[in-house]
Amino acid sequence: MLPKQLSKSEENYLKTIFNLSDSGNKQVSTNSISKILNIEPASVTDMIKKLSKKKLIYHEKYKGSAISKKGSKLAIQIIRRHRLWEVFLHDKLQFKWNEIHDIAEELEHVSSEDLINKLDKYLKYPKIDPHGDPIPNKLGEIDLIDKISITGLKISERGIVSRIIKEDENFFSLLKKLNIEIGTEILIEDIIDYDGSIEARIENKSVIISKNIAENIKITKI
Amino acid sequence: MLPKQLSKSEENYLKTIFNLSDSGNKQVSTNSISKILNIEPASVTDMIKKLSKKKLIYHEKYKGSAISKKGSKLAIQIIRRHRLWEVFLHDKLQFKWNEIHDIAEELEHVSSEDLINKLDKYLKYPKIDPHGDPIPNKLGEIDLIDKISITGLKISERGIVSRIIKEDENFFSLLKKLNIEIGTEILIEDIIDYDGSIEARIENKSVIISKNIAENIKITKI
DNA sequence: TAAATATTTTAGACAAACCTAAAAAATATA
DNA sequence: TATATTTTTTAGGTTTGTCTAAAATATTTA
Repeated sequence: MLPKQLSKSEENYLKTIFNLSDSGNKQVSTNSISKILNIEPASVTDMIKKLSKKKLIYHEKYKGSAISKKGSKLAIQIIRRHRLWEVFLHDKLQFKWNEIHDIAEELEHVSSEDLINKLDKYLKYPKIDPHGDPIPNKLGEIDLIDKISITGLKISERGIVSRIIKEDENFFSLLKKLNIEIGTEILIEDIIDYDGSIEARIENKSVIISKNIAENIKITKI
Repeated sequence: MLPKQLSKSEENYLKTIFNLSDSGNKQVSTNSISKILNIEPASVTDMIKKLSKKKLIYHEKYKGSAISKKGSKLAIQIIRRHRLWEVFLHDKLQFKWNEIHDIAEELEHVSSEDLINKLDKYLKYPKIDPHGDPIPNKLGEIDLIDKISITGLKISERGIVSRIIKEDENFFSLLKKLNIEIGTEILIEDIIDYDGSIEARIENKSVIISKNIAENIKITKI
């Protein structure tokens, strides 16, 4: 029988579980899903049951959820759609890189495969989206460019920002204040023992970046 | 207060009522809406109540519905989105003109105004969509190119197909069989008294077109 | 114009996707 | 390890948008 289309909600849960599970490698807690989606844990439990019944995830009561192979495949296709639309919005429609996420969040649920493949072709099969995230191809294969974070650099080392992991407005506006975007060069001037904050030179100005933020910014060492 | 976003369903009803009402000029029956949307009349009544309460339509029990000014404005914006996406799908992604409707039907509900205006700009502010239908501008203004139908031609007159009104797969495949698309030249050879059918010459072949179909194909006289 | 037929509305039900409050289980802490 | 805290689930409720069956109204036709 046909793998009946998922609802927008189901797609959002699946994508979230896939992401939280580190591409399918970890168990995911109900609470963590609840926090990302801004939906009460009780409701998350409901949807977990639903996705379990469809064999898109495995769930053990009170323990957590793991995504299945079938679930991963679908999640990757949703991520593919999201990232391709982001390329379109950024490269063709000239949206700023921090404006594209929310719109792509809507567009990703328009599920014509034909549409996505034609869009892919039109965009010339891009490998990464404007945040530096890799775009799965038609078959769901992803170029794993496993970059290090800013926290992976030592004092006096340099890197070029290649990928921004978090996607929320607050994070983006912070990055804007710090003058950080894809391609920005960063020099580590000091690492503060107390809490792991990093003092870095960006466009000739010294800034302090908290450890948490630094972990969410991937770079290429130079 | 903000004119709270309409749901996908509400948008579909509003668009349907606008279209059936001949751009706001006629009353629309509950049954006609039911038929277009493939939703039971009882459910249509429910939604009519909802849209009435929001003052998007006026409704008189057992009489019918008329779209309000506010409703028209919204409907026109939905139609604008639909037609701009159709241009994108056809001109940029190379979809055939009969494949674009269903996908545009989904895309039209992604309601970022910024997105639509940037798309409009990217497409160079097109005036008509691939079916020949006029595209409302940002302000909701529509170039009224009120063309005549095939039925408006007399024997031995000629026209160029400029607009296809119906948008369903059956109609499209029929047109394909008849070799009719935007730009096709048609010569009226005979009009059959019995039922108003039209015998026409298209690409050097004579075909019979029923009155009903002929009414849904607009042309420019030549 | 009265009866038959159509259309439209009301009433009551259901699934999807959420919610709150309370119970159950797991985990942390004293 | 017993108790307190946190996490997860269950139970029951709500809204949205649909349905079917039956009642009310309008229209057609005999």
